[in-house]
Amino acid sequence: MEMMEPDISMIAGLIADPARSKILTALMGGKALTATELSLEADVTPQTTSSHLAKLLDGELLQVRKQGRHKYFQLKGPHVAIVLEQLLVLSAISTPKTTTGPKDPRLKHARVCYDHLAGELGVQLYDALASADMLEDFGELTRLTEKGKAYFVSLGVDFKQFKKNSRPVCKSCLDWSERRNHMAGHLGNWVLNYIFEKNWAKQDLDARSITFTNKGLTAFKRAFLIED
Amino acid sequence: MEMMEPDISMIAGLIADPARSKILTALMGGKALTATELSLEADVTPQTTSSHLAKLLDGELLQVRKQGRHKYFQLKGPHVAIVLEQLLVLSAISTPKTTTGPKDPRLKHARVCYDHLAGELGVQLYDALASADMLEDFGELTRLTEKGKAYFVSLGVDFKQFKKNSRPVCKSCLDWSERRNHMAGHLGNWVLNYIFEKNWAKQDLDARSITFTNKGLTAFKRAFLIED
DNA sequence: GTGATGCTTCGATGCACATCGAACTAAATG
DNA sequence: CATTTAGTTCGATGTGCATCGAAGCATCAC
Repeated sequence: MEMMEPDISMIAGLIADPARSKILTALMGGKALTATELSLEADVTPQTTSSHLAKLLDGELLQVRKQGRHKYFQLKGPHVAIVLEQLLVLSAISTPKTTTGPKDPRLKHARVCYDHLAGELGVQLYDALASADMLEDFGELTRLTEKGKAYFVSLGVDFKQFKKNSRPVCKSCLDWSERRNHMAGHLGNWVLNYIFEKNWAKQDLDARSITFTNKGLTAFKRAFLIED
Repeated sequence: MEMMEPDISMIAGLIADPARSKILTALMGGKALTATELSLEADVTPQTTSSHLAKLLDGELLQVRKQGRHKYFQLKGPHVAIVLEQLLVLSAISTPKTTTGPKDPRLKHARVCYDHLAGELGVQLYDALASADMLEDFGELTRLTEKGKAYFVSLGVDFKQFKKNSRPVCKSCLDWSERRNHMAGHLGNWVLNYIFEKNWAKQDLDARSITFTNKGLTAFKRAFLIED
């Protein structure tokens, strides 16, 4: 008679398999990937991958877009990315053996976390804005000040666009490698797009880490007041 | 050579088992429970429970305190609770069949989410403070105003105590049944303790839902400016 | 058309693990 | 001391499921 709360174990079970968790973390790069690309990431055969992808679709963790003979998979939404990121945080804490953060220095330096910038640069961005009084930071609690708002407007941000759906403008998000806040939400997404628009950096083939050009890096740091 | 990121699948695997997930959600009530109590919650024999608890301890999701011949288990920290809550949100979205929120009306009305108040009353509290200009709310983004700070100081909150460790004073937290923000963090915890201190309510036997006395409910609503 | 590529379905194999019964230790009770 | 209650360890059982080989469909390329 008493009805169940939503079943955590089903979704956790979907993430629990090593192959599937590799697929999911690969997709945290935000880019849509094809089944074969994911098969390589997961390190299993295409048949096995196909079965996994079917399960993930069925469990509403992924969405798919068909294009010719390719199928492009993506995380279904920000909620999914949030859960994965939180799991990464938890895992990083539980395994202190593994030196905090990825061995791959590129990933550690700058990477995409679903749709915004993470890694050392992401944290530096956050700190710089905070120390310039554009963000107010109380622990994990963050708010964009009037000054900050004005600054982003001057860069071309249209905040009216943001308000429409319920996503927060500038949500702080705990970074698993740095264990520090960085800027997520709508504004975080805007910054990432801005970086790519200006050609300051491009996303690597491994789909998560980002490489800045030399010029791009200095331009980025100047634009957002990051001091070395 | 390239070294792994922390392994999500291990932790997800711990949550993936139905018995273990029942144990974990039971512990989201914040109270420490004994092995046999958890055995009842999980609906498996004590032997099986013992094995599960060992795994959860090994995986750093739980911590245990021995007292006489009893063992009291609780979630190891806020990070664990956050992951569980986010998984609940995700599950609630993925299963729209299940009417949003628990069938049990008590759970839906007021419950403990690890160490703070959730459910309808939690959301009402949050909204009331927001509309009284004590909180500033931008989507999921929240800040305590000076006015709000002064108010809580007048109730006896010592904010200096809070600043010590890194936990946020007043973090907003997405509620899985209401899909709305409620007040978590240090301040959320303080409010919950305040409610129990004043004997406005007591925690039910099922360890998650809360029952207010009639007088307690009105006192609570008046104290925190909640209008009907 | 033929051939190649991307993805899926089917079936067989094998392993990991949740479960419980039975027997055990440890602590409280008297 | 003996008895009950709390929790554990061990071993046997069974099942769910990830994996891959082989074969089947599409779609593109020529």
